Amino acid sequence: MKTEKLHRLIWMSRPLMQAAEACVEAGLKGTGLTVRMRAVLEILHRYGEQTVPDIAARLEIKRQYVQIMCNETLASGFVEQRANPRHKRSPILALTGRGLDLIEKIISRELKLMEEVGENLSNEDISKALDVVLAVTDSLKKRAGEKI
Amino acid sequence: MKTEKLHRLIWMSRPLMQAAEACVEAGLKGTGLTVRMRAVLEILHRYGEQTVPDIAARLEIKRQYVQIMCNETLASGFVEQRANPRHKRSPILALTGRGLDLIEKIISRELKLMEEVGENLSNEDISKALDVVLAVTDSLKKRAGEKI
DNA sequence: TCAAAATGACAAGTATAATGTCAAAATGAA
DNA sequence: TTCATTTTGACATTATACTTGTCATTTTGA
Repeated sequence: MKTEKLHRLIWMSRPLMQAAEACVEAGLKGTGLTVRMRAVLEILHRYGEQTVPDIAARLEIKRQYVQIMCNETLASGFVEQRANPRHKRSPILALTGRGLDLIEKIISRELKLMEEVGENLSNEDISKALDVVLAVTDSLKKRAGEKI
Repeated sequence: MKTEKLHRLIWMSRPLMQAAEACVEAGLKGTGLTVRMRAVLEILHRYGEQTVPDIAARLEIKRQYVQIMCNETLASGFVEQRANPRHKRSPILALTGRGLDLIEKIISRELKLMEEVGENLSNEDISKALDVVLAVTDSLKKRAGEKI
């Protein structure tokens, strides 16, 4: 029974993710941003200006794809290149004024959504759920790594 | 703070899903099955023999793609077609003996993994976590639907 | 100094779908 | 029974979100 619930919890990750992504996508309508452009803006907002390989490391996806995401984002004008004193070939990406305004608006809208979603849930329950999910993810990661 | 934890919980869905899928994939090595073929076998095992459109409805993905999945699975010999008295054009798919053996072996292996992963977690915690995740998913689904 | 690593750019491939269309078959209402 | 509608399999196209591989340049670090 414990096992069965754990199984259900784990496989709820897909519908949960899909629902969350649908919400993000819905919140992007009219902004001119795509989901992946938003991801770039969010990283720059949360962790500060940085290079493409830095962003790739944060997102844990290959730099070649992040390069594409970042090039698109650059083209949008919400992000700009700045000279990188540490590496001539790898400019630093930074939010422009418009980019900062936009991502802050988007994030605050998303946080408001979080508040609404959490309305009927206690802090304690959310906290416990997060702990469980973290532990399960960690455990699965280890076991997948072993087997492959 | 509650909001922030909820945010983290929601976005753990991606790494959780990826870790779970990696485990499933690792467990399929040497069986000749792909992840999507396994999905077909699992549905047939859990809900019994049924047609392609039925499977598509269960998986909540378009029948055209499920058709491809099923055709692959048919080619593998783990599933076979049976005449459908209710619809001449739409045969019923059923597990073959080999298919049944294989999916049962895979499921039992995966359940054992569930037990290991749940070792250090209480029934109650898992139960609560599942409730929270179900509630959050439901809430997000509603809100995404409204906005789009 | 020089081999190794990092980076941007580009090409190709893979997995997981959605969408559109067609023809044959099945269904259901008049 | 008929006939419009729906269902189904098959096939084609497109999209998204990646990975992998390669190349030339640049940077680094021993």
